[in-house]
Amino acid sequence: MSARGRKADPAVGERIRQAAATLVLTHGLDFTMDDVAAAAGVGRASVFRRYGSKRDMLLEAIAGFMDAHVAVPDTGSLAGDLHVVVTDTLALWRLPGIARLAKQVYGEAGRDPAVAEIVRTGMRTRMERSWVVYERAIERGELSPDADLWLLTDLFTGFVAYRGLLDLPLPEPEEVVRALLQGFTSP
Amino acid sequence: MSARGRKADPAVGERIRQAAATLVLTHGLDFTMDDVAAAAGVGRASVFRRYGSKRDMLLEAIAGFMDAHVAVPDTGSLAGDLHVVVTDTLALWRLPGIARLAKQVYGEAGRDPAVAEIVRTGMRTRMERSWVVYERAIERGELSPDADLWLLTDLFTGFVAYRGLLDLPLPEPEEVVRALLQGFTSP
DNA sequence: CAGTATCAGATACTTGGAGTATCACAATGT
DNA sequence: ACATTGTGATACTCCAAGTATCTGATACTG
Repeated sequence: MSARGRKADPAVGERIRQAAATLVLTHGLDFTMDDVAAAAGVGRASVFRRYGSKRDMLLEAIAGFMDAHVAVPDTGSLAGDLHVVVTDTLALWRLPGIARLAKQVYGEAGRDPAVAEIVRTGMRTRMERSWVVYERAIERGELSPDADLWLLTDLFTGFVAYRGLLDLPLPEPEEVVRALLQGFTSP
Repeated sequence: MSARGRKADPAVGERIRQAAATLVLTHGLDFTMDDVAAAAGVGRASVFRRYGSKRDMLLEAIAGFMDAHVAVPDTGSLAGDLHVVVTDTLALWRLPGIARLAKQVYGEAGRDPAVAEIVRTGMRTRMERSWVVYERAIERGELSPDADLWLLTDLFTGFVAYRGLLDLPLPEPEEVVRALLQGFTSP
């Protein structure tokens, strides 16, 4: 029951992965499996040997993209830290390649539960990496210990995703931070 | 140059529209044009005579769905009014049919700029219908006259869309209203 | 080494749905 | 009467995903 026969060439797999990632970035999801094989300089059959379907391939590619950097600032105040996080996120969405990718992925999440699952856990993981920001804020007394941190982060994330998805203009970071921290009622 | 020949049967067009709307609600976008013709009890050719493509048909159907009711409460306080709006929206998303539809539509918006345009203007129109709520709040001094109302509404709308799209649990209305009005900083 | 299982690449096939073309027939204008 | 256009039915083209098969390459097993 050991592995007989020719071994799968790791280089082939790697080139397919690269090609898939590149194509997703440049063409969204609108490319054929022949495109992938051609871009990877590989036989079409080899692609389907790694991935049972185009969807499987996309799932892996998308999951790969969820592993980007997350800022974990420490400016000394919640407002300052939040400003950094917000600024970073807005900057990401202003990059055309990222914006297109994000739109496509959120789009796919709307119709494919598996994609939704990937995005959901991916975003949760990303957010938890910057969790320390809020813990420090709680220690400083800027946030209530029983504040709903998921609500805080999702309000912001959802807002940006919504505006980005619909091609609505993104605001300045200061405005967002103020809204999140002070709310809208006149002081 | 006058209209010769047989006239287009308005009943046929109407049945196609109905069938399309029903199918979108029950099956998202995953149905064939034959399904539409069958559901409408109509020839397949007649469907393509009205709509040059499935996409065109969907565009019209989606635009139709954007014309749903909007609550315009007048409880006497911004918190009260906002509570009604938030509760209504959350209730909509808790209906399985609406949630599926909304996910599909937001999803399609991510890949088809025409759909994004429809959703964008549709949502803007919906929101403007309840604008009076915020005007009253400004008159009462609950909102600053130069508050960014689009930021306020989009924070909420985007949040709900984000949670809905990713199948994350929706919170209680009270929590959302408090976050929007008071913000997250400890009093 | 011989045998054989498996991968790589190429190519042809199957399948499903969108969009097109054509038919006979019905309805409405000139 | 006749031309023109809608209607339903049917058959076709086109495209991309997925499947099947073939030849040759590679690596394990005895």
